[in-house]
Amino acid sequence: MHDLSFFRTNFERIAERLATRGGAINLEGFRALDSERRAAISQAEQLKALKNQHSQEIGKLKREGADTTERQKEVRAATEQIASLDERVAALDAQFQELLAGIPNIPHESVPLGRSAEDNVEVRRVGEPRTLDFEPQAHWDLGPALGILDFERAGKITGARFALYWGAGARLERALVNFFLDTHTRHHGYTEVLPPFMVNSASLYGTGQLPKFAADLFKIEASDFWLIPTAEVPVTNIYRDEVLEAEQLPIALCAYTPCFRSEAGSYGRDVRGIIRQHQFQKVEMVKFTRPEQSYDELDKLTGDAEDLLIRLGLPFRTVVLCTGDMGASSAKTYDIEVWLPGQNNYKEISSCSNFEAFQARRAGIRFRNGKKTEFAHTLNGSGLAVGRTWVAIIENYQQKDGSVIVPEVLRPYMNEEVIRPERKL
RNA sequence: GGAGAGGUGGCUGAGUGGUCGAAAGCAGCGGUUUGCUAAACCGUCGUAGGGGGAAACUUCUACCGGAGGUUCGAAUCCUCUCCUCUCCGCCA
Repeated sequence: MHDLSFFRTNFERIAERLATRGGAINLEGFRALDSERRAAISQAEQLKALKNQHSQEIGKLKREGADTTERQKEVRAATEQIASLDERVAALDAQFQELLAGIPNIPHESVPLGRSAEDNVEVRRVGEPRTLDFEPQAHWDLGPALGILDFERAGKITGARFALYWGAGARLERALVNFFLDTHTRHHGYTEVLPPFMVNSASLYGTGQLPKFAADLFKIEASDFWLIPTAEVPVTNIYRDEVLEAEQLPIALCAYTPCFRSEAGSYGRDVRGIIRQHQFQKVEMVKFTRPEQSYDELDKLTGDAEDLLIRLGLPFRTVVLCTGDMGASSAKTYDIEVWLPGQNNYKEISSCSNFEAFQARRAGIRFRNGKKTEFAHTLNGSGLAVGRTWVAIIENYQQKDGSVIVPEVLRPYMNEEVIRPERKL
């Protein structure tokens, strides 16, 4: 959500910047609708002022014992007129809000111009993919073979795009969660939170999933509760409609949650394995900062996600998304992509974004800056997607005999050095 | 699930139909005093939107959990709803 007056006064410049995102952005209608709306507001408010004035006079007259029947009739008539004007304002306002809500964030000046993922720019590459003297297997073969991953049973219990983890597979997932949270809280300065896994629609509106992306979400029937698609939603909304003190910032939080996504429209993509599931686990980092510090904090946050991969010994590269590939709310996004031998490619495992004040404005997250309150900047990033890290470990640490070496840093959490075939149950 | 109490500005908290955008206190901001700090004192101090103004500012409108309603007029009355607290029941 943009700041209205800023939008008005910087119209041309903003339109130019937004054009770099590609896609049709209806800015032509903006001005016409804006002035129409303002005229309607003005008209309604003039009438209201008159009405208020008359009501006050009636009060005065009544106390003096005068008869006010005529005047009351007049005001009553005005009330009807006001009601119809208000209706018109509301209709225009809704139209206006819809237009405004559909306008994406302005890309930061450092974001490369481009149309699609192909124009993203690699900023660094860390670690070398291991050279294997055998044909690497994909996790969807390795997992079931080891008896740690079960798609048939998950399909029976729930349906497609769900997984059942067994034995060491389940423990590996849990070990990763603990390793991530411990590293963030002990080494990266985050405070751990455990939020609700369901949120109301106001929260989803605050972070921008609603109203546009309802189709991507699961809703609980006969309620206003939705399953969270990411911890970003409950954690960012912790401070919704609050005023923070400047000294509190930056605030850095991390949270483990399952995430639920309908994956509508992704039919045929990543159908094999656990890369794209309706439910997956994730540790998310969320920051609230002052405007002038948000880009430093974005770099740190991205580094915190990368640090996990470094500690795990997983090769990755980091790309900065181009203007055409960024999410609508983001001003700048880094994607971290981990090497997957089974697919012979890098695959997104974390997405770290600075939303500047775009979410904060929607969610009313402010801080006191001297005399004034100002919108904070919000940031978030995966640290990391647990399921995809699980895949990366299984595939990168696989051995010729199908067993998987447990990375050093996970051994205290796993209590074993090698994952070998489980007894079939 | 049943019974009751309550939701007011950044915070605490008064206000039961008319001049209440809302007392008072705290915090904040500006100042006086002061060797420094603290205290004291004076002043100032809500948010959003519309109009006017280069600006300081000014004027109007809306907002006392949310949505409706009654009334010439609602923080105040009515209905629904959400949330918090207390007690009972149930439950991991």
